[in-house]
Amino acid sequence: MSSKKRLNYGFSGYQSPVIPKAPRSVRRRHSHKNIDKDQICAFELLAAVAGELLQESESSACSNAAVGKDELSDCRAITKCEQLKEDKAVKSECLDQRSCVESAYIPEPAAQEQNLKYSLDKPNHIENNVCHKNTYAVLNSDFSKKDWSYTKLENCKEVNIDGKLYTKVEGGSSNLKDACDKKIQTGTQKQLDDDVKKTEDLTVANSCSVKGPIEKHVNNNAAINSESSVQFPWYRAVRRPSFGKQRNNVKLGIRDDDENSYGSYRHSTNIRAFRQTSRIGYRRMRKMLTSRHWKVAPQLKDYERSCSNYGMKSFHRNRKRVCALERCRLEIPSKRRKLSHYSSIASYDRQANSKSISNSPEKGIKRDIISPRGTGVSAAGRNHQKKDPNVKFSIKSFKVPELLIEVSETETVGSLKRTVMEAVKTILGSGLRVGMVLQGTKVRDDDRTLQQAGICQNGNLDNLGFTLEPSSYPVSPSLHFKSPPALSPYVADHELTRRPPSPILELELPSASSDPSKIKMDKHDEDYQKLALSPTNPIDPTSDGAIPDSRALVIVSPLNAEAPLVVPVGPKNSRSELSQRRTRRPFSAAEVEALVEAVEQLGTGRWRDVKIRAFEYADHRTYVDVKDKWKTLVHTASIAPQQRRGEAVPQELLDRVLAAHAYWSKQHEKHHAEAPKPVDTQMQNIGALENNNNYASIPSKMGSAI
DNA sequence: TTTAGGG
DNA sequence: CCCTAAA
Repeated sequence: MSSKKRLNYGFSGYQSPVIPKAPRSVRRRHSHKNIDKDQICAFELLAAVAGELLQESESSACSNAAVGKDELSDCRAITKCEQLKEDKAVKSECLDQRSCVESAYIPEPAAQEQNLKYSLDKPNHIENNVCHKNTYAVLNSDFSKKDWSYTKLENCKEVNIDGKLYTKVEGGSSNLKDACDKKIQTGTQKQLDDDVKKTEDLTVANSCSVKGPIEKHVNNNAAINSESSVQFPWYRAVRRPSFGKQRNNVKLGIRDDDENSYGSYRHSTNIRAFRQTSRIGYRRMRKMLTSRHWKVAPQLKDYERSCSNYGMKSFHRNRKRVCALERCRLEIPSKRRKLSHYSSIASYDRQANSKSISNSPEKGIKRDIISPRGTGVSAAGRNHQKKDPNVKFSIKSFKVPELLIEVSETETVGSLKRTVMEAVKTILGSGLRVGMVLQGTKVRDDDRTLQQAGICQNGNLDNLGFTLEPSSYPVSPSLHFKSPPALSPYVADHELTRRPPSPILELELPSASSDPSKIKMDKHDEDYQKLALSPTNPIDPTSDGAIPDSRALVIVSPLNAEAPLVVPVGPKNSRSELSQRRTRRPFSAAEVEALVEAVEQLGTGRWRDVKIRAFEYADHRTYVDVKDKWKTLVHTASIAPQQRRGEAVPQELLDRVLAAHAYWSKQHEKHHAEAPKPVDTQMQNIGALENNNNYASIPSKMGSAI
C-alpha cells in the first residue's frame, strides 16, 4: 500500500506539534460498529472539522491570519499530495505534512480521491479538511473507549506531547487506534500533566493574540483559539455544525459506509431540514422540551444529533435561550435579567436558581417601594464589604449558555470552581475541570477566599475567567464533596447573606418567612449535593438525569432520519430533565403582604406592574404567578378558614385582599364609562365600601409604604 | 409581551 | 403552576 509507505515516511520525520486537546468530533462514539474506526473517524472528523473551520472563518473576526496562512500552505501541499498519490516528487512534499497520515488508513483510495477532487473545487474546504484530518483522526481513534471524555483527553495528550506515537504507528501497527491505545497505556502521569499544562496555557491565552511558536504548532488549536473565549475544544466537538450551503462539501468528505451514524448523502438535506426546524420550530421544540419526560432521542443523525442535543440541553437549561447554540456571547440584557438583582445559575437548575432568592423572600420584595428602581444594585455594590458579600460572575468564556453565578466573597476559590463546574458539567457532561484565571493568571489556590484572591464585586471581574479543562480522572473525585467541609462555607455564607444587603430592607416586613427560607436553603443544599454528585457518579446511572445528560452528547444509536426529535422517557429522570414544572414556591406571608399592598395601589389587571412593585427582584415570580396568587388569595379569603390549606395567611391580609378585590372589581366596572382616576385618590374614597371595615386601613398602609 | 382565565 | 387565547 503506497499510502502506508508514505505514511511511515511522513511520520518518521515529523516533529510532533502541539495539537489541540480534543477534536469536536469527540462527540461521537461508534461503539456499536465494527467498521474500521480509524477510517470512519478520519472522515468524520474531517467533515466535522471542516464545518468547524468554516464557521470559524465566517463568524470569527479574530481568525488568525498567521495560522491561517500556515494551514493554507500546508493544506495545499497536502491536497496536492493526496491528489497525486503516485507522484513521488509530490510525495516528498507531502512527507513533511502531517496530514498525509490519514490517507494511509483510507482503504478506499478511489472514494477518497473523489472526495478530494470535489474538494479541490472548493479550495477553502479542502484546506480545512485536509489540514486537520490527520490530527483528528488520531485523536479520534480511541473513541471506542467507554469514557469518552477521559479518553479524549488521553488521546490529546498523547498526540500532543509525543511524536513517538507516530513512530509507533509506523513501527508496524497497522491500526492507528491500537497504536494510540498502547501509547496511552504507557504514558506517564507526568506526560499527562505536562500536557495539561500546555493546553491550559493555550486556553488562557487570548485567542486573538495568540502568538509565537505556540501558534505555529497549535495547528488545529489555532481554530480553537481564534476565538478569545473559546477554551474548550470539546465544546466545539459538541457545538452545532454550520449549516450553510457549504456544508454540503463537508458532506462529501464524510464516508458513506457507516449508515448507522452518518454519511448518508441525504445528510445535507437533513441538516437543512433541521435548521429550518430550529428556527420556526422554536415553539414546537420548546413544547416538546417542556413535556416532562421527554428526552433527546439518540436516533438523530450525526450533526443533527449533536446539534439538537446541544440545543436541547441548553434549551432546557434556559428555555429562553436557544441561541446558546450560537457562538455568540450570551450577553442578554433582557429586561428580566436586569431585574434580576440576584442572579443565579440561570441555565443549570431551576432549583438551584431559587437558591439566593428563596433564601430570603423578603429580599426580593418591596424594595423598590423605598428605593427607586435601579438603585438597588449600586447600593448593594457600595456596601459590598459587609452588606453584600456577593460577587456575581458572568461567565462568558465557555461556549455554553451564559452562566451567572452568585457566591459569597468569602466563598473559597475551590467552592466557586465547583459551583461553576456543576453548572457547566450539567451542560457539557462530565470529565471536566474548571480552572480559574484572574487577570491572566491561573488561580490555583483553592483554599483562598474570593476576597483573598481579589475577587470581589469591586474588583475587576472582567479579568476573571473560567476555563474548562480536561479532568485527569475519569471521574473526578474532588467533585464528591458531599462532606460538610466543602459545603459548610456555602451554607454559612448564605446564612449571612440572607439578610438583605441594603439598609432599606430594614423596613422589611417581619414575617414567618425566615424559617421557610431556611428550609428552602437547606433543600437547595441538598440539591446542590445531588447535582454535584450525580453527573459524575458512575455507580448509579439511574439517579437523576445526569447520566442521560452526559451521554446525550456521545451516544450513537441507529439512526432514522424520520424519527422524531425526542422520545418519551420514563419518569426516572428527575432534576436534570427538561423543563419540569417549576418548583413550587409558596408565597410567604411577607410576600403576600407585599402583593396585597401592590394590588391595593395598582389594582388588579396590572399584574406586570404589581409584579415589579412587589417582586421586582424576585425573579422566580412572574406576573402570571402574581396574578395566580392573587386569584388564589381571593379564593382563599372567600372560603371558610377551615377549608384553607397551606401556610396560613393572616386574616388581616385576607381581609385586605377581599377589600381590594371588591374595590378594584367595582373600579373596573366603572372603568367602562370613565377613564381611570389616579390610584391614590381613588383609594381615598373606598372607605365607604360595602361590607368591609378594613378599608379604612388601606390608605394608611399606603402612606406608610410610600 | 401582557392579560385574563381555564386547567 | 401551567397553558393559551386575545389583546
